[in-house]
Amino acid sequence: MIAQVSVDVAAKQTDRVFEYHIPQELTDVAVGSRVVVPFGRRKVQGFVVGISKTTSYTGKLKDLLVVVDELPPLTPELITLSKTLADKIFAYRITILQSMLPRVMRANYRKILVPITEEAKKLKIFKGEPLDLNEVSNLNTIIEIKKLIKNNQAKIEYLVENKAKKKQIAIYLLTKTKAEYQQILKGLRKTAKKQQVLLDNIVKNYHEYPKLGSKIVSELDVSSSVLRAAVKKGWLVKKEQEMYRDPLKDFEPRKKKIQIKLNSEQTHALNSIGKSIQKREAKTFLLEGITGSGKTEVYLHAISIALEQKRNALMLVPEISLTPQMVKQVKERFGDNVAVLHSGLSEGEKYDEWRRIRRGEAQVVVGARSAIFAPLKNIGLIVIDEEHESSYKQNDTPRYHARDVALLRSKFHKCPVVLGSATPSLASRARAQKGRYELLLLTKRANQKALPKVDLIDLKTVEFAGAQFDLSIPLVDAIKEKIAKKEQVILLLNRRGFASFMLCRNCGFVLKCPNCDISLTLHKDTQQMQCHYCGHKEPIPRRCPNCQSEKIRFLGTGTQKVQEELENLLPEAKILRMDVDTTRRKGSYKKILDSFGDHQADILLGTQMIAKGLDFPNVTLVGVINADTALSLPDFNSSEKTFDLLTQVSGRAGRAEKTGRVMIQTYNPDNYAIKLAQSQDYESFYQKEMRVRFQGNYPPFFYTTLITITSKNEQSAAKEAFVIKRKLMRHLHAPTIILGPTPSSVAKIKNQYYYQILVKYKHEPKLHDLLHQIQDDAQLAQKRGLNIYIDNEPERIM
DNA sequence: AGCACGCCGACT
DNA sequence: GTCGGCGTGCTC
Repeated sequence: MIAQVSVDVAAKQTDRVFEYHIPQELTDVAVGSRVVVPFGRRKVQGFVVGISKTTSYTGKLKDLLVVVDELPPLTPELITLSKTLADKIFAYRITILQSMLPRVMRANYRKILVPITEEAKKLKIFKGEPLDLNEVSNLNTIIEIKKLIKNNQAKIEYLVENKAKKKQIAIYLLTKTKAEYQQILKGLRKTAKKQQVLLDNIVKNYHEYPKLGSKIVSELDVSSSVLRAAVKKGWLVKKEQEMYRDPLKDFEPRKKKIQIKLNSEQTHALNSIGKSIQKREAKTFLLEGITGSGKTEVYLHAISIALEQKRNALMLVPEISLTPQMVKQVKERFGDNVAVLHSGLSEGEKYDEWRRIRRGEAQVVVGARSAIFAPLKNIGLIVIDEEHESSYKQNDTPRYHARDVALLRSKFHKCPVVLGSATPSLASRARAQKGRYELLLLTKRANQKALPKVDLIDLKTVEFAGAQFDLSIPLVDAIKEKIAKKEQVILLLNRRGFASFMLCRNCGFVLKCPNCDISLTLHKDTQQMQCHYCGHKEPIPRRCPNCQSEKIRFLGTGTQKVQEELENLLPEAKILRMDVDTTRRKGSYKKILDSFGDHQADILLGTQMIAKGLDFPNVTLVGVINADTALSLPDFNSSEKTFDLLTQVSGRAGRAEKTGRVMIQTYNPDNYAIKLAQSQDYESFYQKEMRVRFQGNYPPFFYTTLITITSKNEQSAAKEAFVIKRKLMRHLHAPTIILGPTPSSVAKIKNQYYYQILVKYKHEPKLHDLLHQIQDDAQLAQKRGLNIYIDNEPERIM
């Protein structure tokens, strides 16, 4: 038998199958197996994407070397999906196969030098072990190695290693009868106090064994050496048992059957989805419901229906660690049947959760973007919550959109997809309008609460509190009032750091990152100027680096500065700041939210990570410090992003009995995105924005593809971009629009210059092949230091 | 992507 | 005559 293998070499020339003979002893290999194969002189990991009896290859086939896992990690469905998706998004198939699995399953490659002769084994460089060639840099050693190889005294070996470690726990089993242990206890030396404790416990609690090693150690206060001694003497037997790391052990699943009654709208939505599950339809629903209308409750009921049908359910949420509350709800409803996958877990935890899914031990999977590849079988329902979120699109290769993958999987499993949002993406909403998706509306707030009152504060005319121009008097007064009433406040500012740039008032110099075309941000906590693109850091200047003048100012505002201002203006208030800088450590996110939930602070000040999904009943005021930051971006969807963000963050106010209030500070109070966010009028926004998109020839009226060309040399990037543009122009015709090439809005990042071309088209059958050609050429261009990226339906085109 | 092969100039 | 620089081509 012959295996078709996709090898772990991400390059255009190797982006195809290589065939291998399956040796007799590896008959357990199947489509989806992870294997190690000889590839040229090396060994590489690969995935079996097909098995056949014959081959058209005329050369001699090599044998598969190893089948890595007992159970093939990928299902045939996912293998097929990898091919479809690779073609669609211009990625290598192997890149997609790799991203379907937890990172720890990626191979580790090593090259070692193994001594052959006895004489060589004694050499200093080996120290009794093979030499790791990746760690050799010394010139003399390299010369010595070459000599050894030439004289046949040593050889190079290629290793493929598995990084994944299964967590093992030790269990201790008894070997004797109770009476025998009593005998041993009697004969024990008087000084062996701890052994006595252990034996005592065995005799008294005989039935409690076998027992966890860690439990024995903690309960009896003995050290592990006592256990080791006991094993040595034959009293106990140690057994290693594989254990799953449980990321949710902190949650106590109540598993109470809290059947929340659905209102008529919810019931109608649920019935439609339920019918579709039962009829096994690959149908897409757009569940559009205002904040607080109980979308989650509909999801959970729908998942129950899928489970009743003995089918499984997949639910995506935007970067799950952001919504621990959501995970908790699902976990409470479905208990141990739930597996979670998101970036907040350690690599090991992710691997364990993934294995539970693969083995069929979880019926419900909740996760962020990459969870769309969960190896779940027999899917009866896919839910994508907050479907408009841009985080569902991966920003680097493979540039897939989880929504597109969901639609592919739904076709395979013949199950419905539910896209839920208060502010659907224009693309999805337009499809619903056309009838390609079924629109389900939830217009009533489930708790019958009125929507919060939203005020716009015009920063052009308002007076500011304090010396800085960040916090207006009305906003500060409102905060004071809420704090006096022991209520809580959430403040949103979409910029971290203290001041976003340094300006010299003498010569106009702005301090920029040496590697990127962006100004450096002042960070007060670390006392450094930082680049938010590449992480470059340098000391805060005292004089202008250009003209040595001392008249330098730090302008623009960030979360750190606003925190300082708040501390000055409201010395009695306790403030928690939440941004990338304060949440870098694992678990710090949850810690901040928990302490805010316990009312250990009055104000939660943060970047957009606080806008989503948080549910704090005591929050009655939400303040947006500057609504214009996103609007000023030169992107076709910046209005949509602004509207979404403002609507989302407004929804954080007044979640329980207390009525909420929202205050939005802006320099553009007449902008339609901001005005319509104030009235929380999605429908009008949709109509208005569709007209804008129509006039600008933007999605959803046009499809878009973005080609980005980068190089360390600005001229060669620009030149290559023009070559590509000419190529496109030769083959594509109106109404297709080719924009650019233009330098990106941040023209240089990490010393790479960025040029881009945007193709907008309605129907362009040649484009797909043309882009694949461009991708082929990119392989050659790479040798000249050029990188070319193709992004199908980009989320950002700056 | 690696790795080898092969061609060419530079050095023992 | 041998070493090592880089361009070219292949990997079942």
